[in-house]
Amino acid sequence: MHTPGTPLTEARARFILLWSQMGAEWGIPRTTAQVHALLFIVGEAMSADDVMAELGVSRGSASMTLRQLVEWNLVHRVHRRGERREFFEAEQDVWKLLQAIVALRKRREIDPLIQALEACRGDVDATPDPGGRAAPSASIAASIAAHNERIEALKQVVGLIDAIGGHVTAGDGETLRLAVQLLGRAS
Amino acid sequence: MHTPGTPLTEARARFILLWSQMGAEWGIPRTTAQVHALLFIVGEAMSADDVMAELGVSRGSASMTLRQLVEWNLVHRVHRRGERREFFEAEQDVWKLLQAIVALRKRREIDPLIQALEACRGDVDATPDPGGRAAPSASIAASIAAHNERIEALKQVVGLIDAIGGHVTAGDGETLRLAVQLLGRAS
DNA sequence: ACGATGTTTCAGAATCTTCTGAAATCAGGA
DNA sequence: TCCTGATTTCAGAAGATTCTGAAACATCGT
Repeated sequence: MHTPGTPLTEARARFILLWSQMGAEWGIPRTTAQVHALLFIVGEAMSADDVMAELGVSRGSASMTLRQLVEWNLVHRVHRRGERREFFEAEQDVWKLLQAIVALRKRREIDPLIQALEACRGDVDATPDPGGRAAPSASIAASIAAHNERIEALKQVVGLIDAIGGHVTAGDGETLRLAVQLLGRAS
Repeated sequence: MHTPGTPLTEARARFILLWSQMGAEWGIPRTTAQVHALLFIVGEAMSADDVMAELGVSRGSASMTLRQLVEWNLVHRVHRRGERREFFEAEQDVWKLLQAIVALRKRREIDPLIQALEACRGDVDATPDPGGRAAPSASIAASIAAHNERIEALKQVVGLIDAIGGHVTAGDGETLRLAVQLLGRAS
């Protein structure tokens, strides 16, 4: 028989569970998502020990996870006067939250992807033809051209996503909402 | 000494590797991403056996993976007359590709998330107070209100993402590119 | 300098995900 | 109907990721 807790506690638990499930779909470790959810929904600064106790995770996990969340700008370190240990507080402005996430993924995934796509082109001049026989086959050249076009097209799409990410990162919430309205009108 | 292969083959291999790495970051199984990359970059229909041979994966993997890619609309089944076995061909229009991916994630992650966030609200009326003592504490009510505001704010952000996804899914490539220009101007 | 308190690290354990391969299933063709 | 070749399924193996816990490391106050 596990204690039901207050309605608020239960609502928090539901949210933490939901957020960790979402995180899983996004490749974010369960504990990381749980810790962020907890800090966000509680809304006030907690110590590492509080987090450990609340979620039942190990000290190591809590430490690693908090460090990462701080690194990602989703959580801020807070010092309390008269307290020696550190406290952690989740960013409460959901627009900043979105921006932090978008900026992170753009920087870590999109930008390098565009870079790497360059290296996936096939070089038409570097024909193999080890025998030295002429006519390196027009069809091979055509294949390489088609290949490069595909890479190019992909790069454009990724570039577009990058641009959207850039705008999200740049503006504030109000601007973004407005932009979406425009987007709707353009369709 | 492994054979170097033609420049085209090598460029393809680079792309397949890149795409599978990207997939990993997005929570897509390595094999799935590899198969899609292969079909996309080769540009023509292949049989399951071709895929197996080309990537060195098991029959089971190839089957499961192709089924999934077809389900996601990233790959189409192709029947050739006089051939009994099926062939598979990747969608070559990169805009359709983007739309398929966005539609998938919107349907499977964003929409349910919005739904689930509703259930994370705390009900102010359902105060615990098992002793029946009056004054269910104004501070508890305030906490619940704050909780609900946080949930609400999150819902708005997720709703915005949903809206963007909806527009991407709806329009064509040209429209989208235009919209991003507008977005840039609005910032 | 030392002890007390709080934090980080990391090797191995636990867990979860993905892949394999062979057997079951299915779909024509004779 | 039976045979043949293609496809699907799924239990267990292989592999990758994440978590734990205890030891090492800081930092501060005395």
